Amino acid sequence: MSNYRFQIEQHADMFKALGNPHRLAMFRRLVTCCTPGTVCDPNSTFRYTVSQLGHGLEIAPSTLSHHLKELNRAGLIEMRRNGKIVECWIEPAMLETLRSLFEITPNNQT
Amino acid sequence: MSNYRFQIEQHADMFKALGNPHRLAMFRRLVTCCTPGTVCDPNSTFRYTVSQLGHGLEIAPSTLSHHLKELNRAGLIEMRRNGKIVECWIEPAMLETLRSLFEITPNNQT
DNA sequence: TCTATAATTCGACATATTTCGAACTATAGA
DNA sequence: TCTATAGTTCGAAATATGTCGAATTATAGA
Repeated sequence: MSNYRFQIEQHADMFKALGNPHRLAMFRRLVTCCTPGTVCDPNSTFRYTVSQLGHGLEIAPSTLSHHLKELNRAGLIEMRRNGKIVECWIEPAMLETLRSLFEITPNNQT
Repeated sequence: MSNYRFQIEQHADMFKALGNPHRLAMFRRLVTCCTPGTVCDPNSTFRYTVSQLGHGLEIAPSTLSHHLKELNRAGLIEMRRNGKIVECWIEPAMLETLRSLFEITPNNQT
């Protein structure tokens, strides 16, 4: 079953989070298997610290923190403290869910 | 080349448009090849009129119009007047662009 | 031409978002 | 324990968004 209205609201919430240019830039940085000079593994994503994600965006640390919290709340990114820093990454399964919303399918909704 | 900042802002604008539950519901209705009782063609999308898209959403006509204008402005939907009604549909190429933003790739940005 | 239907524009208002600086917490290392 | 680094929380201010009703435009058909 899984309530259609609820699903729509949940997905809208994800897109709203991606609807800010700063947040989208950080998200896109995370949708990455490797960076120049690292070993590439196409089945997992790269990990960045909070301040690495904010690099180049010219926003205050408090704003940066607010945006990442928002991405995390929407279920778009994972975060875990590791000593002094906080690591951020993306779960590939979440990407597949998002891609599926842009696949043309027969319409069987209400 | 194609300015990275500009691209991000353009894409963020699309996601912002999808970030409203009413707009996402209408967009999803359009990401459809057929409805029950119609002939299915997986390579093109179904066309709806403005009021068909608003059906079931319980919003004023002015709000409906505002939302569709927003989706159109962001480049997510096409609209054309056909007599008394306005037809709305989606271009499949646009869907492919959006899907690609959720594919894991090597990072070569700034 | 008159009318009904479909959709848009405009102005107003309530609510949400983005951003910042200041103050705070967490951790590692000297 | 003290200090520096990394990140978060809080409150405030400016701006943007979602929504409506009333008025308007576009079209087809009687």
